[in-house]
Amino acid sequence: MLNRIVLIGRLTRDPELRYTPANGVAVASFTLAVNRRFSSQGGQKEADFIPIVVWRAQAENCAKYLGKGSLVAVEGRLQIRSYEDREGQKRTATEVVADSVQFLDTKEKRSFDGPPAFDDSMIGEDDVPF
Amino acid sequence: MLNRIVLIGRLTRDPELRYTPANGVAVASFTLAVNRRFSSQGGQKEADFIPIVVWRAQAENCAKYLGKGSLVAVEGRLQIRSYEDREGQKRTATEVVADSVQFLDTKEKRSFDGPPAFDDSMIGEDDVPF
Amino acid sequence: MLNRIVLIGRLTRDPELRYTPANGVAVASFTLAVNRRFSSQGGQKEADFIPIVVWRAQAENCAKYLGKGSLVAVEGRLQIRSYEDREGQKRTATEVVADSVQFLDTKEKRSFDGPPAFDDSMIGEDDVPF
Amino acid sequence: MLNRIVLIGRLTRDPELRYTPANGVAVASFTLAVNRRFSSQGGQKEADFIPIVVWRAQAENCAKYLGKGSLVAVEGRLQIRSYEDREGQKRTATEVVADSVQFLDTKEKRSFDGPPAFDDSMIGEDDVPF
DNA sequence: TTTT
DNA sequence: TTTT
Repeated sequence: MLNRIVLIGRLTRDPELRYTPANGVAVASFTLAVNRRFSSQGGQKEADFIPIVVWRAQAENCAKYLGKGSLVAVEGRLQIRSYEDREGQKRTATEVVADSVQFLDTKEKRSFDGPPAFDDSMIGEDDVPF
Repeated sequence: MLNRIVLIGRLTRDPELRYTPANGVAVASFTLAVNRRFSSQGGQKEADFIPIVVWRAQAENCAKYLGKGSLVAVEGRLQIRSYEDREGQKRTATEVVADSVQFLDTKEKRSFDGPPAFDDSMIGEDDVPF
Repeated sequence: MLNRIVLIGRLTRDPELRYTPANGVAVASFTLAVNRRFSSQGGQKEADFIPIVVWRAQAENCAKYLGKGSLVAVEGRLQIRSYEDREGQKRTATEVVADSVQFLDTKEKRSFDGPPAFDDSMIGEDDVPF
Repeated sequence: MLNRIVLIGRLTRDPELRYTPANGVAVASFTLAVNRRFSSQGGQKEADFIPIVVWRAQAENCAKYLGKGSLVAVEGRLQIRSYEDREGQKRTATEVVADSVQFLDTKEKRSFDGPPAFDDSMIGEDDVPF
């Protein structure tokens, strides 16, 4: 079933890079501020603050080339997980799992140029060579 | 800034229809079960349960023509609001605000104009073979 | 750079299945009739007839389970190729290269795993009312 | 039925602005070069050149603030029209009709800031005030 | 906790 | 006819 989201916005802070304990797979996470086009009250600045998660090679590229304020386009799917907090309360965690993150400004600490090069980790399990 | 999501899934229960106290504007809400394509563990059935909100005429159509189990396509934007719960804790509410809801099955209680049946007029004269 | 399209529509005829001469890779092609929501003239039925191309395993599934009139959701990218016709004229060929094709009606000759029927396991425990 | 496309790319030349003879409605058109992520042959630079059409207030903003090379995000629908050329041959015209065009670089001849302000022409015919 |  |  279809679940596809496209966002353009700016990072509210530098990405955090971690590695899964079990397999050492890279994960980056950050929050995207996506301004709403039409604010409800004329004056007020309104934005949605959307948690993003990226895996593997892209995670490392994000950590390397993005920082607070970077403008990016994110393509992915919306994921809503449930869990219990320490008090045993049912909570829900929302995040966008990115398939791709595109860097849209160049003003940064990078000589990087466009989307990260293709590498094997980007091949899905079912992705047969041509 | 861009914030666009497209979902296909089934309602987990009948939509709820309400009206805003101030202006009497119709709002419908329901939860969409969107199955993930590739379950992480092979066997397990996995889905995201995504809260949807629809306004005005569409809200009333949803209430009228959709029920638990209905298959729909939703197009809209992801909205994340912050609020405080009764204990003064910061919480976050996620929902997709739908611009359009399309009805994808016909088995229901409706004569409504969902996906039109296929008929020959849909074949363009210009529909040349590739 | 981003190029993403999502379509819902019906096949104007049965898909055509072929194999690349060089490698024997499966390709299916068909045309999707996508009705426009708001017809310009009130009365007239209007649709876009969009050529779709699918590769590999999905191509074979499309050939097997889809036919004229089938309702599908297509996700992919818009591709515009230039070529010269027999008279040496520059032409342009438009098609959507599908990453995924989802089968949205069940009335067909298939036991295939299109949109799963709704069952209670799809209601999350955490599916708290709004 | 659903028809939604999101593109990020650069203008191949300055937009052309015209007005419909009948009603004087503004239309801008330009071509977007959208680079493909993975070139088929490693080396070759590959892009799709996608004709874009924008109406009304947005058309005038595009003409004012965009030029050859500008980076934009376009959201809209894919439209395929048929017509006969002068020789009476059936041809097909492809274009993306933009609902919104977002300006993604600032290096240009503009002090402009983000998406065009809301004005009445952006209200769809069926867009009831709240 | 929020970005330009 | 194609953009960085």
